[in-house]
Amino acid sequence: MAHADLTRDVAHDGRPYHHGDLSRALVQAGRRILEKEGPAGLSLRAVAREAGVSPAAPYHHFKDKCDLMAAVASEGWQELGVAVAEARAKASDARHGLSEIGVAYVIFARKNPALYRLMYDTACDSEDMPKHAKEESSGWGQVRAALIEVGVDPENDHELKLATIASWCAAHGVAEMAGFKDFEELKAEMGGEEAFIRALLDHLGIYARHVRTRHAA
Amino acid sequence: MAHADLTRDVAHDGRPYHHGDLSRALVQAGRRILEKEGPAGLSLRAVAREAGVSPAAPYHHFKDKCDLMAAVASEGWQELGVAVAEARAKASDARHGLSEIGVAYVIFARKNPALYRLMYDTACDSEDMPKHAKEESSGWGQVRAALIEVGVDPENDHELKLATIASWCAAHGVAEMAGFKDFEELKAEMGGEEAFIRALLDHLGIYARHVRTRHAA
DNA sequence: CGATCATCTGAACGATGTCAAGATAATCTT
DNA sequence: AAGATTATCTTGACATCGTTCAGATGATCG
Repeated sequence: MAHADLTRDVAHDGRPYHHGDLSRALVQAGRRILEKEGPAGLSLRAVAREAGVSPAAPYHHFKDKCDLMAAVASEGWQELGVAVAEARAKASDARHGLSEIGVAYVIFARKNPALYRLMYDTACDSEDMPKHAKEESSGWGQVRAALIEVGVDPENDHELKLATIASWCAAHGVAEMAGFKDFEELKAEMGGEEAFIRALLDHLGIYARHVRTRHAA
Repeated sequence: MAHADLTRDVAHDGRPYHHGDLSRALVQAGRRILEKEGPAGLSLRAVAREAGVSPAAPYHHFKDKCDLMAAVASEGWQELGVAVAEARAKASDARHGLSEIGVAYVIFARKNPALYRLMYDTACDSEDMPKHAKEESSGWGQVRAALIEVGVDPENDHELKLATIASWCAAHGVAEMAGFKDFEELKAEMGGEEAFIRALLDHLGIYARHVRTRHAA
């Protein structure tokens, strides 16, 4: 049974209860449903059903439906964080590191569209950036570090902050836009979605330079 | 009564029925609720209540809840279109026209956050860009025209399309990111949200140039 | 072993999206 | 102008949802 497996590796701080570790099981069930049924099918009751417990059981681990969703989202932000870190580590130089972060971000969002949407919705509802996104180890810190490596003055906090936010805006924008079917043809022409994504992220820089150059002339 | 008013100005193609023009009334009620209660309070029944009809009445005008929401969203896209057009018209030269489009887009989204969210969600659900966004008169067409004015080769469809999409990504990213409370302090330092928005949109170009310049050196 | 406490179940409440059947009023036909 | 037709709205019902509360169940600790 799944019980045993779960009870096993959860010796973290003394919580091998009834079910084993329901809170973790619920979060996993949530992700499973999210992948299979999309955001529409993600109800508290469905999650409880999938985890094999009564509809009221989750309330002993999460105060709300939103609270559960936030937990699922949080897991998502953590995974995004490692995906980004891996991509940066693989890059050959600083400049590529920065752009690989963007690509990894967008690809993660595109591979888990429902999860990414949930992640963002949760962040918006709390009117705060997701806390996992702000930790040094994940997205925010990675971008910050990459920007410094690439030449942004670490002393100029104003500038550094703006550059980080702007990078994030670009990645988020591309992440949500890249899914539209209208672009399928264009993607095919370019040899796949990743090329499309790279071109867009790149363009978000180039195009403005183009404009400025022309204006300066 | 509101009935009479509505029945009056709806002589467009012969539909002064029972209520007057319920479909329009429902869409307006939807927007009112959206502003007042946020997206959470936007239920079919609440909309019907606000419009003064039974919960089943909307089904004679919209096949679904989603269908009604799509109608509300559609109205939003149209308004965004005129806001963008006005901004472009006011700009002194082509380059400013392009950036004013971006600013107008983001400001609209920030002034109607719930509506903008609904607009985007509806678009994502249909897996297609909203049709109103694609029409020549609105967002897409405006950006396209502005890009051509600014120097992008209209013959190079590939490039033009990419540039348009990229602009859109930037605007969307900034629109959704600018609302986080984490940035409040930074906004204040910069003298308000609009300055913050302008800086971000601008940065989305500058920063990449910065990187490229450094790399080329 | 018994008490205590966290955990889960069962049943219930109000609200929601949706549908079918019937009432009502506008439109069309003759 | 009267009857038939069609579109519009209401009523009532159903399944599902989020949430709560009283009680059952099992673990933990004395």
